[in-house]
Amino acid sequence: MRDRTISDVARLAGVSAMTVSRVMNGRAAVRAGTREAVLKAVATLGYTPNAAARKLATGGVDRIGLIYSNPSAGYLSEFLLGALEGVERLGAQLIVEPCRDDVQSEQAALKRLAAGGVRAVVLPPPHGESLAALAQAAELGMRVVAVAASTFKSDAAAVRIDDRAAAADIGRYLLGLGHLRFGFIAGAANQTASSERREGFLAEIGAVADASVAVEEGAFTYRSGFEAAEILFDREPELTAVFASNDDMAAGVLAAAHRRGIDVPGRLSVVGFDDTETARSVWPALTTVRQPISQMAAQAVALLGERDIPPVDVVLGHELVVRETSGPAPAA
Amino acid sequence: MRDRTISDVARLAGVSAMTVSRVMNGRAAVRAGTREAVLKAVATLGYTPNAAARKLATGGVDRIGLIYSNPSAGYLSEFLLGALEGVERLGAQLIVEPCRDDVQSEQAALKRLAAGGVRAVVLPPPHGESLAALAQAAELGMRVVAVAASTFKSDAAAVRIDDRAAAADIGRYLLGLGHLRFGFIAGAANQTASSERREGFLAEIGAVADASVAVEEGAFTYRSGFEAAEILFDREPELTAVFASNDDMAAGVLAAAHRRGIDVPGRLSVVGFDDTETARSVWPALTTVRQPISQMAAQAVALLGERDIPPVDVVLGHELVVRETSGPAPAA
DNA sequence: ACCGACAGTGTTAGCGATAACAAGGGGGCT
DNA sequence: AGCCCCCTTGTTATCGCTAACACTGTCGGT
Repeated sequence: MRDRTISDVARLAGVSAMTVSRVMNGRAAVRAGTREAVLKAVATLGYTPNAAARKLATGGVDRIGLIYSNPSAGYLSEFLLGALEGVERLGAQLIVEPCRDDVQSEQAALKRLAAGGVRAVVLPPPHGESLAALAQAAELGMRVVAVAASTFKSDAAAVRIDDRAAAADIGRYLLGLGHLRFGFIAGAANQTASSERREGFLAEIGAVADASVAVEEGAFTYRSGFEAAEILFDREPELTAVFASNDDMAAGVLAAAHRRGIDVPGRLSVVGFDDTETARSVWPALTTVRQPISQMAAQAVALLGERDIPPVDVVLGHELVVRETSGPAPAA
Repeated sequence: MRDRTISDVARLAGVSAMTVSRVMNGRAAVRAGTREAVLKAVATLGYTPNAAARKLATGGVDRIGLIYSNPSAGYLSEFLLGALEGVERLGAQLIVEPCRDDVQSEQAALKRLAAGGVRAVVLPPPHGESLAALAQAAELGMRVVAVAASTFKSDAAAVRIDDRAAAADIGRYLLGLGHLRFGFIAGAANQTASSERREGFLAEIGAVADASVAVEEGAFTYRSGFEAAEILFDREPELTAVFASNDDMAAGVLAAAHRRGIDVPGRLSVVGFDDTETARSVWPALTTVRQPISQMAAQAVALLGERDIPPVDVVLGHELVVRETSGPAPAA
């Protein structure tokens, strides 16, 4: 069965192609009866608009670029899924360019994209906060939307969640479970999200007189979480709860706890952040904060699709996901 | 800077648009001098062909579908990356449809794709081995290429690696390190790759008189690996090496070993399979077999791009990646 | 010399959709 | 009743590219 075209539908519905187009896009007035006839014809023929033709006619955005460097395991796939969905809706094309997390590599990736005719890029973390990348993109005449980056530092459009509030939610949740001795593992220093999470968590805990937090620096990797946990366990044996700034690090904490025979969540509660695949696959499953990664990516792409990108700062909602690694503080 | 069109180039090069088209596609004869002039004009203007227009004109493949269900964390992103690359090269569009790992959900996903005008699908594991999915796709008039599925069961085109040989490689490698007491954790029963890996490994070890293998069933998840390892450790304290049929399960084995204070690789060697992100992020980093996941996906998509898909069985190469979880057998 | 063959190039006509404008038809208003 | 206007719908002209065919000239063979 060949693909049906708009004229096939028009013929069957007894209207012009233009009317069908209007019905499909819903932006102009069409009499209810006509609309129904068209929709019926569409259903009958199983018509799907040809994205290529539509894009050609509207002259919309063409290719949308995406550079990425070593994100945590689950992050990328969710991000890609969202980006793909957005791109699909736009009838555009997604071009993915790998790179490393350093300025040179970032710049090279952007140049490669530009050479490929890409003039709109979505920047997942940590690239959305690289001033160098932002500048380079501007120079190449590329429109940009950053994901999970704050707009404080630049005027680029950004899509993110309220990291500070989310971290505070976790603090509140753990306090509610009776915990008082906390460990906190910070994320990579080059990302605002790291400091936001730190501040949100510390502020929440700090408000309680007899609570305390031991802080270790991490780098958003499993390994850094593991190592930070080892240090924390040595230094502060009193800990009853650890909040790691992302799931991968939380998984590392879990491994370190296992290694020492520390029962989770009996003796220690562990909380992650992101709700990536890792959070679900690890055992016990992680309590974490759900960040709508794919939705954020889709949003970012949708913004790139607009002719002129307003310098917006889109903040999406987050959600505490309680699984198996958190429980009441052990009786002292 | 607006996009340059083929006519801009033609004008600058002093030829017709058609000639530029011929140069760009390289499939018809063009005098060397003319070609150079065109290429120079292309370079000067930074011209990139408009994929939409090209696709519209050639009427090539349109949308390529991809259904997926809960693959291991790192697998999906690599797969997507490869698929994206393939799709991009084809000038087609990738439509991703999530589903669960059961027949009904699979069928529903295929139907949704079909309704969206998709008539070519790539089936990552485990869907490539679902006879029901294959039949359904055929009924919907969709062309199919399965990835990591054997062609034994169906006549669908497939792209895979030689799982048996790869597993045998691991066996040989571990034997070479002096190991004799092995643990093997099998993958999900509904995938040929599982039995292939099992057979390859067991055959290799079985050929050595004084070697033995204890087998546990797993399901390709972190948790199943963890649980299988616990059982193995209880039942066979003599083990010096465990081969888990994928990286996620190997990570579970690592966690179980940590928990019991078993030193890896000092007292126990652990080997995974796939070389996903997990293998690199876990600590210690996993020795595993590199499976060119993204290349396989790209291949599969490329096959879908051809008018008639030959019922081929493409076998790509694999590679043993030695990292930190494997070492010589401890002195008895 | 004349012819056919063929390499190179240009011309024309869409691919499927939408933008922009034109056209028809029914009110509501004076 | 006559006019204007708006609501719906149709027409036409592209969007950027390539297939198919038409055309030009050059070459070798007879």
